[in-house]
Amino acid sequence: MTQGVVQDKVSAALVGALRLAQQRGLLKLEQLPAVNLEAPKRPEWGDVSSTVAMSLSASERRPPFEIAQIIIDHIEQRDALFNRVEIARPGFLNLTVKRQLWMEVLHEIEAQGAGYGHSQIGQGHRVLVEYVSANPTGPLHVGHGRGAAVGQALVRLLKATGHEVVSEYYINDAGRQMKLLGVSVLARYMEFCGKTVSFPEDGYQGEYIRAVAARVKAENGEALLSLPPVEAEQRSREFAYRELLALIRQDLETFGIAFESWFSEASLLSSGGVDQVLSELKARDLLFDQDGAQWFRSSAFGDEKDRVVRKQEGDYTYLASDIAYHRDKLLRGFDMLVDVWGADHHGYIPRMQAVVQAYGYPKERLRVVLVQMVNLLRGGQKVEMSKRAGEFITLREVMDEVGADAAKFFFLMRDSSTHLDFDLELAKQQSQENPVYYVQYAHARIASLRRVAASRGIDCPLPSQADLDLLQDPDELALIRKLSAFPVVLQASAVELEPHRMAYYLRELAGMLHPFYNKHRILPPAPESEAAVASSTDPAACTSRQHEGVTPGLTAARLALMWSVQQVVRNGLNVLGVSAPEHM
RNA sequence: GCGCCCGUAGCUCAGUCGGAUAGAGCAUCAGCCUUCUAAGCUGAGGGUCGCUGGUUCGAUUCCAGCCGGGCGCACCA
Repeated sequence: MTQGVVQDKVSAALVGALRLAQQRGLLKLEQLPAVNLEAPKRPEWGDVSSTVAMSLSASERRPPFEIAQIIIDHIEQRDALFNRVEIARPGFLNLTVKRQLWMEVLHEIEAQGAGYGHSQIGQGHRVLVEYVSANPTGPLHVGHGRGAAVGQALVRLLKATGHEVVSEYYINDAGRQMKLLGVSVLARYMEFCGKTVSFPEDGYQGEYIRAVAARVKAENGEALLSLPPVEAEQRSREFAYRELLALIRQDLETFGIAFESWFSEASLLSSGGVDQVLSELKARDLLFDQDGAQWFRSSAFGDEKDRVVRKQEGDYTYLASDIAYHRDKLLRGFDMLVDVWGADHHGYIPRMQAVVQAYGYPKERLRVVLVQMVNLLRGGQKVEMSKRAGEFITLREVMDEVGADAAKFFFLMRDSSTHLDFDLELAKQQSQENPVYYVQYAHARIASLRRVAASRGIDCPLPSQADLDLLQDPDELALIRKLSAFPVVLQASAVELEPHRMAYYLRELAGMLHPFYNKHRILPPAPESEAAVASSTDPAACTSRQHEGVTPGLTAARLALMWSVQQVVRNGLNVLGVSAPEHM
């Protein structure tokens, strides 16, 4: 776990000081504390601070201020690392790191490149991330889109932190919903054939069902009418299933998402996997019969009540195959299962965790990421959707309107467990109000800058090729400090399974890049404008934007800094599955 | 009724081992384009962190109760 190249050094120095003080008998230190550093809110508090003295106060039974004093008295190479070391009120350790040390951040970015921010904290851990898993009974809607964006980001974040990850889509191709699909399509088919039929009460109402039925008719003519009803229904169901699953795959592909594994619920049933698992549970007395149904004793593992796995009429419930499915995941050797679910399923969590525990694993092995509803707006006005009437906005429509990148970024902007307002007008707007463009533009803007430099014959050096000593401005240092936080943000996003942290970070980084660009000249002024400035008789004309004295060396150093910012923006967008455009 | 989540600026939200004068974007208002992309930038106003207690040197953060909102409580998925 790294806190950043500079922070790691500072942290090590403080730990060293603690050890030294302990050897000299000044501190007891029953156990060496973790020295976590934070970025102080105010510049006068230095550029790194630590609360370690205050947290030691209780166990050392001394005022934090004294402990802080002891620590700073024992820092070796204090002058090599720090410009200023101060203690603030209760016992904050406020440190100002030597400017040269910060430049190592840029060297680190250069050395790691696309891997900057990545780590190996997940090494040796195998994770299965299951997401989307929408029933193949219709096109993906906006809610699925959010789940897809979150799931993909989690996969990327976990991979970037060294986890071995498999992404999987669980296809609910069995059970009641599939039956309803078949019945619905058949009913529409019969309508097309001129029959009057009463549409099934819980049938799927969407217009897409008619489209599927029309294709059934195009392929089969009226042949299904003469088949036994059960067979006609089955033919309709299988046809619709293939069509709709293909549609889902296409939508996901357009959204830029590919699964490494597709797992069929029906295959669990047909292979006898479900039967086998249930009889194993029965043998361990975790299953029992009551009221003509069969129950899983989930209450033995903290669920509020037991749950039916086989109904009175003999069919398995959804839970039955889910038990077998999660068992299968565990047997495949994953030591963490991540399930991305719609938030309306949250009541299902205790029962799945009961399943995990029934197999002898700690319930934490299953981590459920809940994805809340998306509120679609258009220019501030709510877009009404009624799933019942089959009127919902599809992911396809949203992608067609705002593009996959914007949609993804919006889906990831907020904590997934909170409701999301998604304004379609805003998402396709190409202005600062739109966070997607604001962040992507930071990347494109630097690309543009480099193109202009190249066209003028100015080299764009890497950090190691530039004289970074020339980066003396506080704004430059602030930017570098922000870049140094990237690995920490990435790790936290991955560990907490919260991609929105990365989205926020990128918004903040872009929010520093744009002002910097506006305030500081990077390339020397173009020859024409130089002439214009020289001919200006009004000195006030130049005060709003200072051209500063951009020497070739400073240009080179700033270009190297810009290169680093661009690399970090790209790495961050990449982990969210959003593209980093060169032109906009 | 029970359970889970949430309540932070006008709006949408960050703030996760408890730390300093609580942050950002949008909106509002006042400014900035002979320039490396104004797809941008500068500045201003705006807060009893739902309420009340408790723990603590210190609480937006932890605990309890209350108020308000969302969701769930199927032999549906």
